[in-house]
Amino acid sequence: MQYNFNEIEKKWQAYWNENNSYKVENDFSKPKCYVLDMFPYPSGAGLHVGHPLGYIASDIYARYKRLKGFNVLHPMGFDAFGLPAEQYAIETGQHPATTTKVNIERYKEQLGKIGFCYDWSREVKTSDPNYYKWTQWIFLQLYNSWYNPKTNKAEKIETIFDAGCPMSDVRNTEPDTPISNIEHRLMEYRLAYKKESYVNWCEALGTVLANDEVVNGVSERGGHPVERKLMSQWFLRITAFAERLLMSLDNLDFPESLKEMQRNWIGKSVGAEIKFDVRCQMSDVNNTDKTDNQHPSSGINVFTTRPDTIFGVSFMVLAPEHELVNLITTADQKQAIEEYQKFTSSRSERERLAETKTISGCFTGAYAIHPFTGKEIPIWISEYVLASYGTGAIMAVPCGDERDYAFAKHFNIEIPCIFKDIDNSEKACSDKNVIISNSDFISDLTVKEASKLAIEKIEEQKIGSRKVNYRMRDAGFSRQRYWGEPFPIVYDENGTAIALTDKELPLELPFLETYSAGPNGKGPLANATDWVNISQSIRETDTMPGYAGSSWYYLRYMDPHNSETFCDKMISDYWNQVDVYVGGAEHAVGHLLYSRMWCKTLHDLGFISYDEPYKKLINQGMIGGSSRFVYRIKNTNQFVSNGLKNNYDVAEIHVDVNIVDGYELDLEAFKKIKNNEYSNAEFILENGKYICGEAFEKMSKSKYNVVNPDDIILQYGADTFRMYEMFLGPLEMSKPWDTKGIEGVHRFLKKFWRLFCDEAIGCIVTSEVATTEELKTLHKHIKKIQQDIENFAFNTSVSQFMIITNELSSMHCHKKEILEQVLITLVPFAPHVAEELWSVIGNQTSILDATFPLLNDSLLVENSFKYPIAIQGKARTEIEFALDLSQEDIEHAVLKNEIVQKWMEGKPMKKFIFKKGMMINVVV
RNA sequence: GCGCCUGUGGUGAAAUUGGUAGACACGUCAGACUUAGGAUCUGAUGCCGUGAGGUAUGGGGGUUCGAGUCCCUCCAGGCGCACCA
Repeated sequence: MQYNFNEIEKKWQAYWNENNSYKVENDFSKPKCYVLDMFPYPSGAGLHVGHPLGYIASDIYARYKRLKGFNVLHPMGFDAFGLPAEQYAIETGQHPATTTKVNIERYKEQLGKIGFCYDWSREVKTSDPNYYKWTQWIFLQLYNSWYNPKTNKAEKIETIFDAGCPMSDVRNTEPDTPISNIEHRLMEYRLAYKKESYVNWCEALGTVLANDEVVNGVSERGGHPVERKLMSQWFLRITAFAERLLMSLDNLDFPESLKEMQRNWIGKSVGAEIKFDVRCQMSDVNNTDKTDNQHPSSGINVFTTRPDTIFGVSFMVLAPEHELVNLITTADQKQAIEEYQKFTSSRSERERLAETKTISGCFTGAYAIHPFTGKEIPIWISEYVLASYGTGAIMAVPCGDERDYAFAKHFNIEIPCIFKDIDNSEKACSDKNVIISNSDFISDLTVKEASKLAIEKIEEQKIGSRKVNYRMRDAGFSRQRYWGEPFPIVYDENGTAIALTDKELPLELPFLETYSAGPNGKGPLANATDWVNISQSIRETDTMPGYAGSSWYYLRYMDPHNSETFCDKMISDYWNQVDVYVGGAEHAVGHLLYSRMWCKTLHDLGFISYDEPYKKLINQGMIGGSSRFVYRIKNTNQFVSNGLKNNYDVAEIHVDVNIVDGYELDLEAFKKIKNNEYSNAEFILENGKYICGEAFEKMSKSKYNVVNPDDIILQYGADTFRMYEMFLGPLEMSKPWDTKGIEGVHRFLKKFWRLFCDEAIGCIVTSEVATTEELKTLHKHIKKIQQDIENFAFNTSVSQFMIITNELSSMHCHKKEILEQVLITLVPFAPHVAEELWSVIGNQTSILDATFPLLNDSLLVENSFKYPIAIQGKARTEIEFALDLSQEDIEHAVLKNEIVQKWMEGKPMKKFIFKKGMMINVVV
């Protein structure tokens, strides 16, 4: 009986399928555990060996919990809507519905081969109308809610009319207010709202993108240029939740780096908002047609984190787009200002980012009045002040801020010094450990004291107040694309948005053969006129972004077929929060923040009982590719081996890692690639071999470094594959894939197999009674595996399996009493071989329903310990003592020891350091 | 620039609370069994040294009887944010 993994794996995968072995019931009587993977979007490329890393880890944990008696929810589904799916369909000239279906099939086939314990009866697909019906429904909950700052909760929009709420006046004083006016005002409060504003428009993708989908001024997807465009768009009011999203991070078991990313993204800063009056120039400003809040004399609001530096202000800067710029600019500066505005608006986001060091700006001709000194402060505009942050205006303190300093130097503006004993002639001082000086009533105070006092004074004079500012912006929720959830919104003849009723859901995405952009920057749905135009109203033609469906999918798995509600409350109370969520760090500020916000909203509205979706989050590392290169001597057909390449002028060419054994190129295979492109290649070898160069890069087709798990599984089996991926190193660590080490894990599984089976004889497991020593070995193993799994330290648990296998082999232990227990501990890691051997030793039932062995700590108690003896901190020898021996007896014995005496060199002992079961140190 | 993380053999990496650094593997070397082996088994393997021994966790300093682990500082790499007032 040989370890025939291919046969075994096929057999048991079929068995598990037929017997619905992974079906999970909502059995409220059992303790639950919810183990979730971030579901993939089904790309056309299929899985490479990097993808399953996290899935294997969560599978191990889920199986372990099941063996421990938990009812484990471990589902899988597909994030099938969205830009990537649509882009792939366009690239391959197919319909996204088709490609999505095909790709999902392919994914499921590949996942199936690895032997995951998913309950496929709970599969969700975000593009399925039965699913997105509820995505639309939740959108409507967001639409019909507002954030009540008093209760600090999302509430039904109706409560906004209650006494004391922002729109209480509507009902009480203006009963006849036209509905469209009320609607218009409500849009300023709804958690999902439509608003005209500057958005990230990507021409190449033909859509608006959310801030987290724009990286370094280009689209995350495809790297296309992104420009700022004024458009009417749907947004999610995630900023309302900023403080809660920030505060509750502290209690979540997320990686520190990820929490830090979210904190940075939310970007809380505490300071003050201060109003500076503007000196009114009657000759330049026509006062009569200005409304109050635009009137320049109402002043300029600035946000600062350093109110203590208020006496250091020597100029002000507005963002070029600031709405007051045109009002305050004097006649003689008008032309210069307009030119500067034109210059800045012509520059793309990317250009602006690329030249952050260049100083540019323009004087408006206007002056603000310092609230305390009454001094006139020139008002400038400059790119370095962003319209989208704070108030879009700053009070510039050149002595305390590097950018203000550089700006002042460049334009020759005064740099007043307000820090005691600090020289500002060369640079600004942003250090907060300083004493303020030259600052009237806050002189001689620390930064902290001065800030406090300055704010008090500012509030007293009613020119500003303490203020918390967040960097995070509301999330763009409109996409001018086809492949997404349609908005359940129509517009009446006045253009007022009207929500569909629950009964009208799902609003199905119409099937469009072609799905090119619609007219006037609208999405493809605008072309489907029959669908858009309904009696007296028109439908919204934008669709929702990819993150809509993924923001709540963890809830649908709990109750996937419910047609009455998105998830029954009893059921979501039972499964509750996701106990362990495993996925990549790339979703840190997108998906994870959005789903946290949706969860809080659903909680506030009473639909679920918890306001954080994920209790614990694990970011698995990325498995990178290890690329291989050949070196072609330029303009020849000759390829030179890596060690000799410096002697020639060569071009580096990626070569498929699958035709390289370690570093040695398979010459014959090389000649055959790319339709025999290199069939007459000549090689300059070293030691008779062609050695390739290497580099670690992202795994991708274009770099020929993709390793397909199917190939590995064919050669070594899924169990080896699973254990090897875990053996590579700590789960969270990124590492390159290297097929070489897999032999070690494969050898281990074969050796493990031989504990049970002999090639000639068959099963060799005996019913002999285990010795104490064997039991000790077993329970040491159980303890280690249990600990490691609970700590997600799967690399060391694989080591432990190797250790116990080596130990049992050398003990020639083939006893069922021991092996059966070890076998159960192997189930999470190598379920196929475990199931096979379970039946080999005579079990009729599946090992999946076995019970994880109970640890018996009493077997592990040692009664003696080999004490390492150190003299002056250096270990010199070992002496074994009983653990219950007194320190005096041990001290006495140690000092009598020859080796100890030798190293003490006759010097008297100063100190004898002794702790039970640890190293003994003799100090002389 | 700011924030977070990581630096240990030829390689991937171990090392609960500070307590024998390098577990477990890969690779390499030597050997056994074999017609053969990319099967299996045994042994060796951080570095220097024949040896006793010395020395070693990115560099330097510190705390301690004792530091990979704690503190300070510098260096290198990775990730994230980036004109954020």
